[in-house]
Amino acid sequence: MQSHLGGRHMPKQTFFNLPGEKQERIISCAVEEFAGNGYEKASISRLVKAAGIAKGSFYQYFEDKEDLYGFLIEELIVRRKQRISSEEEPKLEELNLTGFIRTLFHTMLREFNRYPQVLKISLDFVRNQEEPVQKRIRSRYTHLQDRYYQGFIAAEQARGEIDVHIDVDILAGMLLGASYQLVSDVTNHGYEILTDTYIDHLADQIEYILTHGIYRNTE
Amino acid sequence: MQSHLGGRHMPKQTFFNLPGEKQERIISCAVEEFAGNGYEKASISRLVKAAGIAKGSFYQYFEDKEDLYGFLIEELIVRRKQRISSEEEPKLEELNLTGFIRTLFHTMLREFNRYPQVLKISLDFVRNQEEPVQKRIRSRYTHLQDRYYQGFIAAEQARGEIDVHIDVDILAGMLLGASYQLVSDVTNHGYEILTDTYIDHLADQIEYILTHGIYRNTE
Amino acid sequence: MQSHLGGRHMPKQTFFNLPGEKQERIISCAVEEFAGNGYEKASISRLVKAAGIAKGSFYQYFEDKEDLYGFLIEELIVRRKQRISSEEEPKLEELNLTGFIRTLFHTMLREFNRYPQVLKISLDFVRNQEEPVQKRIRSRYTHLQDRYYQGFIAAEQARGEIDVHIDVDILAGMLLGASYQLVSDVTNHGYEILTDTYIDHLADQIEYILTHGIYRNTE
Amino acid sequence: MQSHLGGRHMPKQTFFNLPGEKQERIISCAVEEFAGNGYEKASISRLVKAAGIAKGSFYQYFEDKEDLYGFLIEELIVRRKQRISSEEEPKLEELNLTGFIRTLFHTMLREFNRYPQVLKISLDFVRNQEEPVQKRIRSRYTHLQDRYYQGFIAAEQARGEIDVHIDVDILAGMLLGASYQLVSDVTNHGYEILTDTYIDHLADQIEYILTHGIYRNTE
DNA sequence: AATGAATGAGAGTTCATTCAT
DNA sequence: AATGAATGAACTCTCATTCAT
Repeated sequence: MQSHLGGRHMPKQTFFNLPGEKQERIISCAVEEFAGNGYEKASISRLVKAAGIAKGSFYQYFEDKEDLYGFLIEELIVRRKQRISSEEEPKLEELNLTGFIRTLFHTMLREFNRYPQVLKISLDFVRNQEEPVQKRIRSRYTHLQDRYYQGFIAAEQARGEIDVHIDVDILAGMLLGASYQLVSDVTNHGYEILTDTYIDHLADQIEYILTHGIYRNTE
Repeated sequence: MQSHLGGRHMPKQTFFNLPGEKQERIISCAVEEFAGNGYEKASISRLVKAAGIAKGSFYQYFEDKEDLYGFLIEELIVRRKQRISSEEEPKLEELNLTGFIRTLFHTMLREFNRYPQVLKISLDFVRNQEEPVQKRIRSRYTHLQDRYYQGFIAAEQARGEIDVHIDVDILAGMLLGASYQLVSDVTNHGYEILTDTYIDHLADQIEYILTHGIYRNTE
Repeated sequence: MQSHLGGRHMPKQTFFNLPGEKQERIISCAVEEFAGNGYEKASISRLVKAAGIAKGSFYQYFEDKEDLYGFLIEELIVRRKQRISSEEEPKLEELNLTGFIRTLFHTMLREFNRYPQVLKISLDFVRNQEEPVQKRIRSRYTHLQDRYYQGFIAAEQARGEIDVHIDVDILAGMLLGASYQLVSDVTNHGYEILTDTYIDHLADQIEYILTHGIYRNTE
Repeated sequence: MQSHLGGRHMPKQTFFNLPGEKQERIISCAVEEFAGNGYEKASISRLVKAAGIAKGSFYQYFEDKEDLYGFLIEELIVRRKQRISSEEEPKLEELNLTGFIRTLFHTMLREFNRYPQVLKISLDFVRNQEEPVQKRIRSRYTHLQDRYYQGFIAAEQARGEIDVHIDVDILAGMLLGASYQLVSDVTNHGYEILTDTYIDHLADQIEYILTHGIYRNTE
C-alpha cells in the first residue's frame, strides 16, 4: 500500500513512523518556513528550532532540504487536488475552459484563505521552475507537471470547442499570467481583497477576452 | 536631472566622480554578475574581483548590493528605452496593441541577441517582483514601473480601439504571461530557437486570440 | 576459554546469546563495512542497516564501534591462523625465514582472492597501528601482536640460522615494508596483478637480498 | 618571481600579503593541528581558534582544508630539502646507499628534535598516500614524489654499485619499512630514545643486512 | 579615495551514541 | 532483548559588510 514510500526522493520511513501529530507539526513548520522565505532562503536551522526537533532528527526524516521541499510540493499539490475533488466540485471535465478557470479560481480563493502559505509555496515553485532544484522535482514527479491549463485546453481542442490553431502553451501562458494578477493584488493589497466578487471579476474578464477578443468592433 | 543623486538609495557621488571608463567597467561587470546569477546569488566578491576594484571601494561607491542593483535596473531600462527610440522604430504610438506587441517582441529578440544579459536581468527582476528587494526598487523609481502594456492598453482604450470594459491589469498580465513563453522556451531549448519566425508565431497567436477569442464558433 | 567474556572491551554476553546465524550476519556485514571504509570512516548506521538490526541492538551487543572493531580484528587473525593451519601448510616451523615469507605471501594471495575484505582490514589495521584506537586494541590483546616475523626471526636466531647480531625489529620492519609493496601494487594496478608469478618475484627478491645483500661484489 | 603563486591549488595571494609574523602563526598552528590529528581529523574550527583568526579569514587565505594541507606538505618537504642541503651535508651524490641512509636518518633525527610535528605530518601523509586527498596532492606536485630511495637506488645501479637484478621498489619498500621503526620506537618510547647512538644502530643494521644478508654462513 | 584583511553569524550536513518504549 | 527516534556537537564552507591603514 505504501510501496512507493522509501523511494530515493521521499521522506525516509522514519518520518512516516512518527506520531501523526509530530508529522503534522514538522510539515506545518516547514510550510511556514518555505512560504515565508522561498526555497533558497528557507533555513533548516530555523525550521528545526520552530518544530522543536533536533537537527539530527531532521536528517533522519529527510534526505536533505530538497527532499523535504519535494515532498511538500507534492503533498500540497496532491492535497489540493484531493480537496478540489473531495469538495465535489461540479465535475471539472464537464466544464469548458472558462468555466474551469472560474472554478479553479474560486477554489484557489478558498484555499488562499485557509492555507495562504500553500499558495505562496506553489507560486514560488512555479516562479522558479527553471532553477535546478525545481526542475529536478518537476521531472521527478511527472504527475506533478503543473500543466493545469495545457491539459484542459488540449482536451477542449479535441472536442472541437477550442480552435485547433491556438498554440496550447501560449494560451496556457496567458492564463497563468492572468492568475498571477491574483498574487500580485494580494501582495499589494492584502488578503482582504480576495472576495468572491473579485474572483468573479477576474473570471469574467478572462472569459470575455477569450470569447470576444479585446477589440471593440469585433463583429 | 540628477538632482536626486546622493540620496540614500543611489550610488554615492564618489561613483560619479570616477573616470567614465572605470564607471563603465564596474557597470559592465555588474551586469555580467547579475545576469549570470540573479540578484540573490550574485556575489559582490566576484564582482569586485572581475572589475578589478577593492572591496572597500565598492562600498564607497554604493551603499550596498541593493543600491547597485537598483541603479542597474534603472540604467538598463533607461538605456533600453533610449536604444529602442534611437533605433527609430516606427513610432510605437502609431501602432495598435498587437502591432506594439509584435514590434516589442522583435525588439526584444534583437536585444536578446545583442545584450542577452540585459534581458536576463530584466526578466529576473520581473519574475521576482514580489520579493522585498525588488518591490523596494519598484516603489523607489515609480517611473520604472515596468508597465509597458498597461500604458499602451489605456491609451488604446482612450482612442476607442480597445473595449473599455477590459481590465487593464488583467489583460496586461495575460500578455506578460504570453511573453514568459519566450523565456521558458529559451531556457528549455536555448537561444537558437529565437528566430524571427518564432517571434512572429508568438505574435500571430496573441493577435489571433485578442482578435477572435479562442472559440471555434464565436459568431 | 571464554572466561574473559563480558569484560568491558569485548562484545557483551548478549551478542553471544544471539542465534549463530545472526552473529554471523552481523560479523559479515561488519567485515564488509570496515573493509570498504577503514576504521575511521566505517559507519555504524550503514552497518546496522545492512545487517538488518536496530541501532539500539548494536549497542546492546557491543560497547561501541571500537569494541566491535577489536573483536573483529581478533576474530580475523584467529580465523586466519586456523585457516592457515587447517589447510595443512607444510609446517611453518620447518621453513627457514625466506621460505616462511614465500609461504606466507602465497597464503595471503589465496586469502586476498577468497576474502579480500579480511586482508583489507588487516592492512588498514597495521597501517594505522600508531593511532590510539589501534594501539589500544593491540595492547589489549597481546597475543594479537601481529608480529609474524619477529617470532620467526627469533626462532631462527635461536637455531643458529640467522645471525644473532641482526636486530629482530629492524629486520621485521624491512620485511613488513617489502610486503607493503603488495598493497601498493594492488592499489595502483588492481587485484589482477596478484598472480603466483608476481608473488614469487616478490619472494625471490626478498630472498636474494636477505641472502646476498644488494651489492654487486659481495664476494 | 612569485609567478607560480595563485595557481589553483595554492594559498591565495591574500595569505602572502599577510605580515610575516601572522603567516608564521597560522602555519605553525596548522602544523600543530595536522600533526596532532592527521589530515582527516584536523579541524579548521580548532585551527582558526588557536591561530586567533576568524573563520572567514581562513577561507580568504586558503581555498579549503586540502589547499592548506597541500601547501603545508610542499612547504615542509621543500623546507626540509633546503635545510638538508643548506646544512651542507656531505654531498649526497657522493654517498653510497647505506651512507645516504645514515645521513638521511641523522638529518631526520635532528629534524624530529627540532620539528617533531613536521615528521608526524610527513608520515601521516605517506601512510595515507593512497587516499584521494593525498593522491591528488602527490600528483599535483610531481617534484614532491617522496621517492628518496628509488632515485638513489636507480642511480647506484647505473653506476654499477648495486646489483641490477634488485627490484628498486621492493628494496625501497624495505628501507621505508626499516625507517618506520624509528617512528614506531618514538611512539612507544618517546622522543628521548632518539639519540645519535640509536640512529647509528639503525643504520648499522641496515648496512649490515644490505651488505651481508642475514644468514650466518652466507659463503 | 583606495585598499583588502577581518569579521562572524549562518548555512547544510554527519554520526556515534543514548534512551524511552 | 529489541527497537529506532532523539540527540547535539562538530564539521566545512559562504558572504555581505566593516574598518584600520
